[in-house]
Amino acid sequence: MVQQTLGDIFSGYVQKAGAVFSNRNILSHDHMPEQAMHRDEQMQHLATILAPSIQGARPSNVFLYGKTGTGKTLVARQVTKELEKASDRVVVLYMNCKMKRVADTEYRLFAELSRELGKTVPATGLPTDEVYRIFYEAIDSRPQNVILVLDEIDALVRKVGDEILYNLTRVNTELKQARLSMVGISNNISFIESLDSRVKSSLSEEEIIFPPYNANQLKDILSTRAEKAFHSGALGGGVIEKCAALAAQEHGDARKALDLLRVAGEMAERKKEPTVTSGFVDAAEDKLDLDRTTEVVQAQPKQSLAVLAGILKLTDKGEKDIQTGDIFLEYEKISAKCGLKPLTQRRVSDLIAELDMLGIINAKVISKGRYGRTREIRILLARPAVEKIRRVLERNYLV
DNA sequence: GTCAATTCACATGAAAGAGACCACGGTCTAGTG
DNA sequence: CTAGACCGTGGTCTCTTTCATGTGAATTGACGA
Repeated sequence: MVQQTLGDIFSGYVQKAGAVFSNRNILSHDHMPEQAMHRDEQMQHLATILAPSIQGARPSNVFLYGKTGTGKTLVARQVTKELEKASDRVVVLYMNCKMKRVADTEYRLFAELSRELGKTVPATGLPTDEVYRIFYEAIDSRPQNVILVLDEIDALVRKVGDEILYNLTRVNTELKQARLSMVGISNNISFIESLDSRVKSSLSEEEIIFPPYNANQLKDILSTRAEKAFHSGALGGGVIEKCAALAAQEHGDARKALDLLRVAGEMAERKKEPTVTSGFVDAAEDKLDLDRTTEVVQAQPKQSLAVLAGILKLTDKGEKDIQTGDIFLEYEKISAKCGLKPLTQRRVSDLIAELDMLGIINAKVISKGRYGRTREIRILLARPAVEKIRRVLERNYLV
């Protein structure tokens, strides 16, 4: 009986899946198209910089920057892939530093890199310099040019500090037969300025800037992908234009444009509509916002949620100018009620700062003169998002 | 009225501790021939 | 004799506490016009 219905659902889904999409994966983040559109200049630039590695010379370190979804990763991956094909002396290590549990610490980064080079390294337990040595030997085991691509390099520096980059830039002086060069990718332009000057000069021997896509370019990109992803005629008029325009408003983020298009398609499919209309794009935009916040909130540890619950409670009371101290008092009550070990104010202050970073709340440091210095905290989100958060908190018995 | 000193309520930094996790090597134990 | 269980040691990682220092404008109080 149940199996029957489940079967129906699935088979219905299989049929429906063909209704709008012909290949949904084309629109996903990890899909790498063969051609990066409107990025020829950057590709050529990067290729010329890295080309000497084919002849065994060490290419300059390069720093790529531009906002999210401007094709940095795509260009870097494509160029390095071709490079690897062109010469067997070139080895490319790609590392996304934002991936949790991969590059949180110096140890993990080197362990992961060594693994990529075919060494086995335990997840913990070894002294850090031991891992460093393993990595070093792995590189120097044969004459080769190792190109290390560090994506989201700012995340790495934030967690580990810039000493690691300094060490990496200096590796060459100790290598006997191999060469190491780095490609740093960051979407934070001011990041490079915050680095130690020694690191700064050696890391950004060359720089390539990725300007945001404009609405027309986004439209091209979307059209090309949509052609393969959707059935012909499944997209209503103006849908692509709308996605492109919305994403262009948000610093020309191609990733966002693709998300919009994909989600709009999914929604149409679920509603069993044969065509995606621009109304679905609006709905998709709302949904993307909402999904992001709930996802972020859900991933928070319980203590952080308790702090958030305190903020929510004070907001419900209609209090304006909520301060760190108020939240701490409220938090203490909540944690006592839930049998949570209360943290110190120092820690709570950090948790508040983290919630601010995540964009869930807005915490501005203000000085109230004689009445001290504190954070003024507000909830940023629209009503539906707040309700979703409340549900997450309820599930954790915090409301 | 002007101006420097004071003061508040935290923010922010640095260092260090606790507890969890993991690898590794040594020792013990049970099973096998 | 050997494989596997078990334990202690030494290392990292994350979260947290403790202690110390910093901060910026309202307020205060001295001073001079």
